[in-house]
Amino acid sequence: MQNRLLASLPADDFAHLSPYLTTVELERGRLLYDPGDRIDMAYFPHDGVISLMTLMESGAAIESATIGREGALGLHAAVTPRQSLSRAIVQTPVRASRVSTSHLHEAWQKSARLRELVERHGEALFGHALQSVGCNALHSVEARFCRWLLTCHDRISSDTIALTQEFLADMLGVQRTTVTAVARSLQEKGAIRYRRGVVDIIDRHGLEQIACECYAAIHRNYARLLPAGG
Amino acid sequence: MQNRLLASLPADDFAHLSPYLTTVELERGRLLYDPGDRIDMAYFPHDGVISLMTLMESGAAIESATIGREGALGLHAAVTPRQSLSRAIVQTPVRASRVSTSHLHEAWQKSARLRELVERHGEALFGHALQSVGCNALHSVEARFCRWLLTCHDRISSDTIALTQEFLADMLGVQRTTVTAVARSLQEKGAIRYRRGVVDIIDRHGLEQIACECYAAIHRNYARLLPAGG
DNA sequence: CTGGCAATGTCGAGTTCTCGACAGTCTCTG
DNA sequence: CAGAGACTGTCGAGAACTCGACATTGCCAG
Repeated sequence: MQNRLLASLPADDFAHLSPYLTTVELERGRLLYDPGDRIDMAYFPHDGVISLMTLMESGAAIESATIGREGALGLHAAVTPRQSLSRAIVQTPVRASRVSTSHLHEAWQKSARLRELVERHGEALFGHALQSVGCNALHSVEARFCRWLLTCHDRISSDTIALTQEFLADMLGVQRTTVTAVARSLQEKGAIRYRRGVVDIIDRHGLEQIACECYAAIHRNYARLLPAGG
Repeated sequence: MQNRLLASLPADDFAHLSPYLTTVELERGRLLYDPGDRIDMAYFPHDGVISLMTLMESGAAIESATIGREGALGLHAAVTPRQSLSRAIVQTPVRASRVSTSHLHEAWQKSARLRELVERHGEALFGHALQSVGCNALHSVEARFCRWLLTCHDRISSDTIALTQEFLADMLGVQRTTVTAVARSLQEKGAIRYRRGVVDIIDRHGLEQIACECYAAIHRNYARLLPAGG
């Protein structure tokens, strides 16, 4: 059980949920929700990253928050039925525990601890989105690139991240050519190494230097609101 | 009672809150919360606009959502004590009903209708922030300028908005010189007229044409989740 | 009614990113 | 093992915005 939220639940509270949890493996690129979709399942990732993306009419999409083992997708639907506001897409292969929102709702009614967790998680996710607003408006592509890598690195158990520049360009809301330029610059600085569809984190500390404050800010916010985990 | 949330509460539910409501007038520029501040009061605006701004270490700030008569500031603190995640600042003079979060919490415990309202409002505000993420990353300053004016226009009872270009530059996260250029362009198109510290909305429909889809998207989201009001 | 301040106008060099195009290279599949 | 498709490298013109500087104008207080 690597998901921080599930791991933090006392046994009694967890028991309300555990009979209905199923473990699923989600391949990269898998679309979980689109805006307007009814949220019928919640996912607690143990490993990997799910991106929340804001969709524009033009078809452009941009990442507004991410979900990994520190959180859950669709958790707020525990309170009341919900439509998704954004696109939720699997970014790096995810192993997750899944539960239907109806079962989740039942557990939510029974467990005060779970209710508190839902609250805090919602707040942390909101904070994540708020920080993204500022970051996208004010910070350079290079800084955002580094922030993205760090956030991803935190949520998988490897220094190697599988992703294409094209994909990353979408996440960051910029042209692929810009990503190419930034990636090379970072490689020259020795912070990463990359090849076709793969990025290796070489110098995590270096990335932290280049990344904007937003990485730390989001991190602090999660730490304040949610179980730290190990 | 022009605040949509309060107006939508049935008399019984409203009665849990009304003894503790105080009407306040908030002057422009008034700082209500900074990040980390304990939220001890909730504000239900009847008129005017409050901005939520994400603060960066550099001192730069950028608007991530706005609150007017369709919503409330600090409403989520009804559930449990909260720290503010952003700066909340009065953008145009506000008349609001204010209540302490402790009294709000008591009403929240008693009224299912209020609990639902808090939920829905949180969701709408989250949607607002998500849309802002994309808008700041992908859309032109001119489109965002128009969106801002329209959002503001919806929430006050006048075609005249008091604001300086400097202030607006902060909201949009761009240089003042850029705002000056855009303002003149819009004036030449006949959409607005402006003078020292004042913008008049001349052609609202024209502004809607220039504004990005984000205006409509946020509007739809509020309409779906919250009482429409008249 | 005047001095001071706040707000706006304007300029220009510089940077970042866009947008389209095309060539090269890796990898998977049949 | 060959072909197709996906991914990356590179180029260049142009647009958008930054950043600093300074001039001008409106407005308010004394």
